[in-house]
Amino acid sequence: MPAAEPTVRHPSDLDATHSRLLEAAGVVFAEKGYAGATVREICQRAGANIAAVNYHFRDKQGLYIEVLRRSMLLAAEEDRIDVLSSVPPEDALRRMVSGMLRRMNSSGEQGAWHVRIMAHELAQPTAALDRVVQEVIRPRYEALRQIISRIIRLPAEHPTTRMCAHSVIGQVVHYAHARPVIDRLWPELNFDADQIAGHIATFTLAGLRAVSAQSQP
Amino acid sequence: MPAAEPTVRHPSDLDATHSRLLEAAGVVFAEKGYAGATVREICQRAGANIAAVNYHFRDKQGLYIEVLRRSMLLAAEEDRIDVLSSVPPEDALRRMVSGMLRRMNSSGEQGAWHVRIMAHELAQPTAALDRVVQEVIRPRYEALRQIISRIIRLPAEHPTTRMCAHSVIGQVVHYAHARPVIDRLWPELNFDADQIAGHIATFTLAGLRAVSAQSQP
DNA sequence: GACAAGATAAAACAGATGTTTTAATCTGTT
DNA sequence: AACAGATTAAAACATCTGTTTTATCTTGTC
Repeated sequence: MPAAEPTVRHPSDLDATHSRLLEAAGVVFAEKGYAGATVREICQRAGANIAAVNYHFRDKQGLYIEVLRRSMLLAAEEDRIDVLSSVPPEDALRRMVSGMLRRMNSSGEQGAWHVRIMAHELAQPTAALDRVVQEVIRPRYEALRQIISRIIRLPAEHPTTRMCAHSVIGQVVHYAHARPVIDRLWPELNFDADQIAGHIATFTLAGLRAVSAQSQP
Repeated sequence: MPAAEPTVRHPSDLDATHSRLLEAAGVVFAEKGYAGATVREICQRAGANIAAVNYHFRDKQGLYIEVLRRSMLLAAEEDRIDVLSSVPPEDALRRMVSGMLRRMNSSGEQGAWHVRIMAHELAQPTAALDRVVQEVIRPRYEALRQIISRIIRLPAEHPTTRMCAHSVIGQVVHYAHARPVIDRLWPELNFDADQIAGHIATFTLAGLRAVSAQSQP
């Protein structure tokens, strides 16, 4: 009789079928997307039987949701959001840009797999996107807006503040999302996170000053 | 005996099966991606028989490639690239940003469908991406770099120039690619292309001046 | 009207996919 | 050792997929 809900596992059985399935599913889902991925490929890559995905997770979608949930927790663990009122907002911004860029592009050989899954979610949102936005993206969005708010001296809810936040995020995520295009347009680029982060930071800080000056002359 | 290659059609039979298939395929591919889309749904939406896609286009992939080719031509028709050495580069940049933003987000109710197809291509590139990059993206990328080059007084091939171009493109396409997330983070946003374009332009011009000053003090 | 080529329609095909069933195996407990 | 529950394995299932086949219909031409 299969368990309706997978049992809580100890850290000892990290290579158990359950965990191997999650790991393999992350790779395959990131590469092929939800529709393109097949449970057979996932199971083969995990060295598990076809029925395993149905036994450990209800079905293919159950596995996908769990993969997404784990990738969220992973991303949330990797960085601590610190608005840190003590440190100058310019430095906080620099640190945040650098962290985002490094996290999105370093781990793994061609972009972190949770970023690639996110790209699929953006192309064709599933029900899981709501949770991802609420639990991992929104807190960071609000933290960024607070930092920017202190720099340009406008409320965090002001449309200008929001557009500035989008300008920052857009610059950063572009290197992750548009990677296939960038690789074709600029093959010589050997990704240097520090260099790019530096560019985005000075570019952005100047932009913020200009927007601030325009809004309150 | 089916024609190996579809016959050249007059503008009169615009509602012929051939055209209706292309139109329906554009919508479905944009929504579901290549793997997620089914020829049955496309044919049903086009009011055509299942065998039609095989008769008019070799197979599913043939239809997809043709859809992509048309969307490229469409996008290429909509804007004329003018580096226009006569007009000040700042104005050229403003015009380019505004054009990109409008083109990506206005036509259609929730983002142009060729942008959504592009999102799928970025998430899971197919062989067709190479052509799209070469024929429609690269020319615009180079034009943008030339404009920026004149503003920051650095060669168009300089890494700094390229990163600046990425900063501009990143800001613009973010409003198209991350739309599902933005809608959830900022539901009150009623997309005003002019306002956003204005913000990106002033933000960017300030950033460019800062980068320029830093590179040649 | 007759003919031929183009276009559509209905049905069937082979293969793949997610899922289920049934039996075998492992693991810890008494 | 024996039992019970958890886990794996193999096979089969029903469905959906892209594609092909075959026949029917339309259209323009002589």
